Amino acid sequence: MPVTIRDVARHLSISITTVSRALDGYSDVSETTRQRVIQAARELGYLPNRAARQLRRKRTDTIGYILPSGAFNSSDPFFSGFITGLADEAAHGNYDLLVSSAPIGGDIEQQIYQRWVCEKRVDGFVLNHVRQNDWRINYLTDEQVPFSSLERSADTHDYPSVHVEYSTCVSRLVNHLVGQGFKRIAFIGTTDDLTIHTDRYQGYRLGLTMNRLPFDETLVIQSDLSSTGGYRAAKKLQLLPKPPNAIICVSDIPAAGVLRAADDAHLRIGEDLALVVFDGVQDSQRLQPTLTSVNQPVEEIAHLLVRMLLAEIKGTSLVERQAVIQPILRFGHSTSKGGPK
Amino acid sequence: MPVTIRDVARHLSISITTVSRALDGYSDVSETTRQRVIQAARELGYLPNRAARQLRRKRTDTIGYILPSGAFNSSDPFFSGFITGLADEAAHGNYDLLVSSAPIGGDIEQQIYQRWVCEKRVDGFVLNHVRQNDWRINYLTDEQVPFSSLERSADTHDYPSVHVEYSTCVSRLVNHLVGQGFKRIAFIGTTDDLTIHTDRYQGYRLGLTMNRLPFDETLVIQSDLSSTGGYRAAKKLQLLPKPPNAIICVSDIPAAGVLRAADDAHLRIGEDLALVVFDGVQDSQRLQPTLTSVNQPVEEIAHLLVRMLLAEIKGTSLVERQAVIQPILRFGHSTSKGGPK
DNA sequence: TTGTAGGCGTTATCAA
DNA sequence: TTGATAACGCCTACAA
Repeated sequence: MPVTIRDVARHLSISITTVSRALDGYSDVSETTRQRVIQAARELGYLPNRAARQLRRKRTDTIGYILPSGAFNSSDPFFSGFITGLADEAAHGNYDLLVSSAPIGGDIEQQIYQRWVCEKRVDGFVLNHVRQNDWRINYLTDEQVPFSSLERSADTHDYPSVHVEYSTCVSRLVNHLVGQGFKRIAFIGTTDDLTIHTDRYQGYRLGLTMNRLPFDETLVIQSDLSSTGGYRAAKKLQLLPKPPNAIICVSDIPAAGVLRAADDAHLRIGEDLALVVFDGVQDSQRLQPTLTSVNQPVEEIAHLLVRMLLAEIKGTSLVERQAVIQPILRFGHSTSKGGPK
Repeated sequence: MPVTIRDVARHLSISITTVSRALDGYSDVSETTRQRVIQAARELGYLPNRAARQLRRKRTDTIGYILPSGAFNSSDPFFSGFITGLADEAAHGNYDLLVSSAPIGGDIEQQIYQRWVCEKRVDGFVLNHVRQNDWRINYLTDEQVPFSSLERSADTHDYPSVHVEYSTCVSRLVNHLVGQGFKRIAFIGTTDDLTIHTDRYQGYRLGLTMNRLPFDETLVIQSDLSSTGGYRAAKKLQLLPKPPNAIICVSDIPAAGVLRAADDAHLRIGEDLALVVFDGVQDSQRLQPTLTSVNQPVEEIAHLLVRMLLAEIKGTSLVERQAVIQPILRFGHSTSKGGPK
């Protein structure tokens, strides 16, 4: 039998009004009464029924996040970190996190958003994987449901968002490579034209320009995300009249292929060939040779998104609604001459 | 301004009772009325307010899952797949998933469980990472809150659980190795004595016995989960008077070290040395050489746990409350003679 | 087949 | 400083 506010009131022979206000920290209740109420509530194990509270207060103290559930994601470690971050920061602000999953951009996704909005299931949403002309942006804006998003779509709405600035970071990395004597730098990307890839590629171009290095389009290869794809790309690069001595690779699985190709050609990583990867499936620092990598601070991003969303929900005015986060640059042996293999 | 059941009733000049029952599929409402109600509800975009419904029905149609948030997990792809699976199957049963995260076994974890129970926030829980003598088992049993769990603790309570049977699978794998001519098989494990590791190790021992192979304790090494750990372990094995020609390795990161050590010694993988890994950080099928691996069907496990939990919540009697799932054995080039390197 | 009315557990308004 | 009372939106006896 669940314990309600009535039980606490009866237990102390006072009214439920007083109990409610004592626990909510109102000032118009005497300190002695408050203590007795708090004490009794603890003894009886009373916590306000969430549904009743939601109904009365007209808010849920819950935020929603819908996982993109394309097959390729299901083992992407990004999401474990991301959800952990969302849940932690939400809990920190006394919010709960409601999670569902749906294929990107399909009907089901739309239904879930609409259901949660119409049912008043959540107070706001965190979005990621925003598409160009994303209907969610328009829908939530129209319905006046607060949200924050990782990366932006090509719209003019004004909403809080977090942007990971790969470009600067990658261009700095190019500086580093050049400083280590690696001046012929290749870029292995993917066929995706997500903003995130564009950004990385821009950083590459920017870095070349800043170092007055010529741009050579034969050094840019689009590969798939497999190890074989990386292997093939690396082989192709090796066959060039002037092969590169550094490779920036989109992820660590193709990088495994690059390593294999380097091995075939008896190239020493970090000596004859430098290698850089973007945040991939595994922790590149636990591999030998450790790979220099550019990582998103996933949990920090999630924290920030939640903080922005909560501010939005509470109507707190934010000075900065477009936050920019720098990726983390981790230097490993793969770009430093004189390091271990 | 949210649309409520009253708006729909007013719109059609009928009572809210009729609206409620028409939408809930009661039989005592005329078909014409029902159609009109459904039509009007769609037009107005009406969906029942979730809080009100929860309050009245005394259930939430929500299940809870608390992520273990030790630092080492945050990038573990197990959890993305697991949560996706939970969310999908919950949605399939018209349930939502509430997620929080807490360090394993701490006060915060306890508070969240208690809060969700006392607040009547969820109808039940999915547990994983159960410890021996896990307080959650006793607490939830006492409070009569339904739950299902991945793996069991050493208790005698009767609750639905899923067990992944590594032992049989690993022993079959040993058969396979022997069939391919790899008869001197080493086992690189970790220092963890989780049930899951015990299980794998048991399978190894069982496989040896079944194939009348002698057990040699110098072939069993406890390593950490880094690539260097795997490298060291492999080196140590190579220095034995009779080194192994097959290695079963706890995860794929140390396996990268094993590959490196094999390379140093000019051993060809799949020819001179067979290699098997357990589900690790990345998809071993996307690497070259593809590694033979033993994987948990993570999403399937999650689906099953949710189905079991929902049956428990609804009081549907389950025939099988202790489900057993077989891991997935994927054969790659690393255990087959004559394959590509 | 439909409508009336009470109550789920809280919070908020108002009066004492 | 406290207490009675009216919602919040929905479901469901029970009555018509």
